Amino acid sequence: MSKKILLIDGNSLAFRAFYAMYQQLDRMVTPEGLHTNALVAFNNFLESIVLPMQPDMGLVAWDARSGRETFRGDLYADYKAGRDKAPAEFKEQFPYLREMVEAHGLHNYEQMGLEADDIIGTLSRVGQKAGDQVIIITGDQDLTQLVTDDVTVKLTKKGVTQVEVYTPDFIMEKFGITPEQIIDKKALTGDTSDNYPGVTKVGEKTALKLLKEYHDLDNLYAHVDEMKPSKMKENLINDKDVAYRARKLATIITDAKLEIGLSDIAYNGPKEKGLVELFEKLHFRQALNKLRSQSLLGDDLGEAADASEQKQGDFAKVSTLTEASLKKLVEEDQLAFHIDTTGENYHQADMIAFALGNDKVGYFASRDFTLFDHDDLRTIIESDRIQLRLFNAKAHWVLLHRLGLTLHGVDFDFLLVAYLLDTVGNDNVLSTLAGRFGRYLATDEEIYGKGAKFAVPEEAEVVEDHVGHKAQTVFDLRDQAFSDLDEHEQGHLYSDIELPLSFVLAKMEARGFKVNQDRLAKMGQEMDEKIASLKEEIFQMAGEEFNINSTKQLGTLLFDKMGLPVIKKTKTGYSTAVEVLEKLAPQAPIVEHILAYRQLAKLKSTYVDGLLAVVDQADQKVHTRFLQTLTQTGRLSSVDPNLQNIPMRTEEGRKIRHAFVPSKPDWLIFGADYSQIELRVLASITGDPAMEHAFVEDEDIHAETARKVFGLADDAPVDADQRRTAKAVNFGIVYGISDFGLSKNLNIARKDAKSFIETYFQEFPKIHQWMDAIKEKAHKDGFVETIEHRRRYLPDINAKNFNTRSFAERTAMNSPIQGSAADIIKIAMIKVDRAIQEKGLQARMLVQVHDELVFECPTEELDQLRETVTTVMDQAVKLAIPLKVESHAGPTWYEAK
DNA sequence: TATTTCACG
DNA sequence: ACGTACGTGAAATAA
Repeated sequence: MSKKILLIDGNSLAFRAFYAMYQQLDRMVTPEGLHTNALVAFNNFLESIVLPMQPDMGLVAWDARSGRETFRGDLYADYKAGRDKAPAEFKEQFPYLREMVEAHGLHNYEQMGLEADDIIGTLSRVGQKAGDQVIIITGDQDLTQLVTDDVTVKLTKKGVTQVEVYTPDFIMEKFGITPEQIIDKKALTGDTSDNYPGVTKVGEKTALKLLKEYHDLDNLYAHVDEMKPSKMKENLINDKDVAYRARKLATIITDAKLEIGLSDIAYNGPKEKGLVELFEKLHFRQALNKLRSQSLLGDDLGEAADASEQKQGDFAKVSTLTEASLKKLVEEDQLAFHIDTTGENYHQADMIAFALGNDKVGYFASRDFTLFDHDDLRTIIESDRIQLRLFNAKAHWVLLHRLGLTLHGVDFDFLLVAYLLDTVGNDNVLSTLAGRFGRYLATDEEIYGKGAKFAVPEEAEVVEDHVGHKAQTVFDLRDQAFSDLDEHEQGHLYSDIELPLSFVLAKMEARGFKVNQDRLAKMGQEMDEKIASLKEEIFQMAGEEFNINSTKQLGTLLFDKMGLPVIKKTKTGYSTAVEVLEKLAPQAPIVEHILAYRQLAKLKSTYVDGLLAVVDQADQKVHTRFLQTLTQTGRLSSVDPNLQNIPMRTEEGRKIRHAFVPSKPDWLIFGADYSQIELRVLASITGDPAMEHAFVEDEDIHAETARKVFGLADDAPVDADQRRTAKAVNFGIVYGISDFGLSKNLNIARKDAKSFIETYFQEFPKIHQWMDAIKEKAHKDGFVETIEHRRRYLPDINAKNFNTRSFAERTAMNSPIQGSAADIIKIAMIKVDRAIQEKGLQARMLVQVHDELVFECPTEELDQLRETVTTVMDQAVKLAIPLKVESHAGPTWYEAK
């Protein structure tokens, strides 16, 4: 029988692992002083990529010493020279990497005179001859030359947990060549990372063109004389030796004499004892917890248990759903349910398959969505009697709505719970989040592929197993997740805020916001005319044509050719951001034009073209998705399109809002927003008497702050500049003040900013105390909380690096404020939604923009809606400070603000 | 894919 | 001495 052989390029992956977590280098140090970033990433890689693969053989190949001791070093003295020497922080992790490989049940191998590539090349051919299936995992594209029908190369992209799968077809599609030609491509281009050259001036594009025409290097040189004269032809002729040397360097050995064979590298799964020992030594707390929870899940197999057996035990057999099985399922009172779709945008994605079941009757799946016409299935979805467990209730509500059903009886939304437990590292993917609880599930990418490669597998069984296992995972994780939630005192936040909110949001999304496309298109035309004339003027003034959208070309013009002073740099060159251009404007008239061009280009591309592209032609509406489990603070975010950043601050941009209109004639748009909600939250949670007083008396808070920091009398007039400064200070306080930030914002000296802050803290002492206290709490507990126990962990709070740590401290101050404000408007949304239903209003909530709610309603309902919404928002929560709501209405969103 | 810029709160 | 204001998403360019 054909076996699965896994060959891993240890060096390239370890390197990738080190740099994948390079930013966390500082944070990942054991008490003994050992850095562990590469080890953590490598462990993730082994768990997420290797473990689910369950190969029959597994080997990790390492380079023996340096490249110079291999034949390639003899062939070309500079081979791999100039490579950054591995930092000490990396080298110290090497011995443990090998131990980790062993503990995971894989074999290490290296051999003098060979590189890891050659070991892999040789073994892949051995496996191929034996009729086995070979999978190579590496970060080095060179290895793709080994690809055949039986040999697949998985190349890590971005970090170590995402891979691109190279098959002969894929290579043909991507480069238009065969795997064998990869070597000749390298021969022509050389390799900068291994520091050997190819033919002068030949890069990837040229090389591929040449190979398409001449197929290989030998044939190319056989016909080089027939090429028509060109610089390239000369280069090819001159560099012939270089090319052939490069080809030798790039060719991986496939017939090396190895001291091992396939029989020596059998894989029998991880060794629990070895893993525990290693993880304890490295202080991997999470990994240890994961191991322990797995041991509990496994059938008490004890120390002899290996992961493969446990894995099998984890998942039930998934059966194809039938009417008979539905009959049994509908009698249950607890069921997990899951639908897989072809894309993230559940408003339009196709539904692939669905599954349901529980631990008693088992798990069932189907690709036949006509089953949703069946009464039993409708009952399961729509009845309150059956408590459902899902991953992402909001998405499922919308999908089921598309099928003509209304989701009811949701008890457990694993996505919401996982997000509330810990916002950090949440990618909204079931397999990842399940991993936190020690449950390992195939990823969607493994089943469906991704990008252009996305395809639903032909075999029904593969798909049904996948969705069935998802349902099972969600079913199994409920109790553990809920008990964690209780420990965090987050039961109320989940049951009374986030879960009910998800259905309010689902309805808002499904409803959509009507867009006047003609109006938008007309605005676009006018903008295009202005853009064209601005462009012409700019070219005239510059004396040349260039791409104004290119910061690089613009920088060259302004700073190199025109010699304007460089105010700020980015990591790649000159900054041309607004703040910089505004400073340059008095010196060069062209800059004003560029600013105007930029503004218009932005409006046109993002808000005219961008918006028109996502209007659903069936109903002339945009259907955003509010991401409820993304932000670190508890706010929502909005995508496809983002309705939370429609222009407002400039009149030209604000006109875009004219295109957002009610969905019915004689209806209005109505907007209600909280005034100063974050400062009110701050006053409330710090209990500062001065600030409290200002809000209770409904004073102008920025003017009041100005009187305090400028030492004016209680009723003294405040000039515009003083108010502006005070406003900036208030903003700074909410953001977690720093003198540097304030000085930059106000364009004043840092020491002046510092003295503003000192005065502020003297005048508002309770705020000062709270800021100190919250930072201390963060240092002690590692997290901060909002008024509703929303939690944000701050992994950097004890970092050695000043900047990293300071960032975490500002976050500790800002998150409870921003997050509590988010809590409040979420509560208000649920209550408003209920009030509208109870009063039988036709009005509909459409959008939330952090401190603002937007509705549409019949004209005659406006007064009642205004009364209802403002009262409910006012009274959403009980604070020591009154909340204040302002509202506006009109025929479009433009007037409703 | 990463970086820069800019739209919002 | 260090070099950040907090939280987002989309588009364009460069690589």
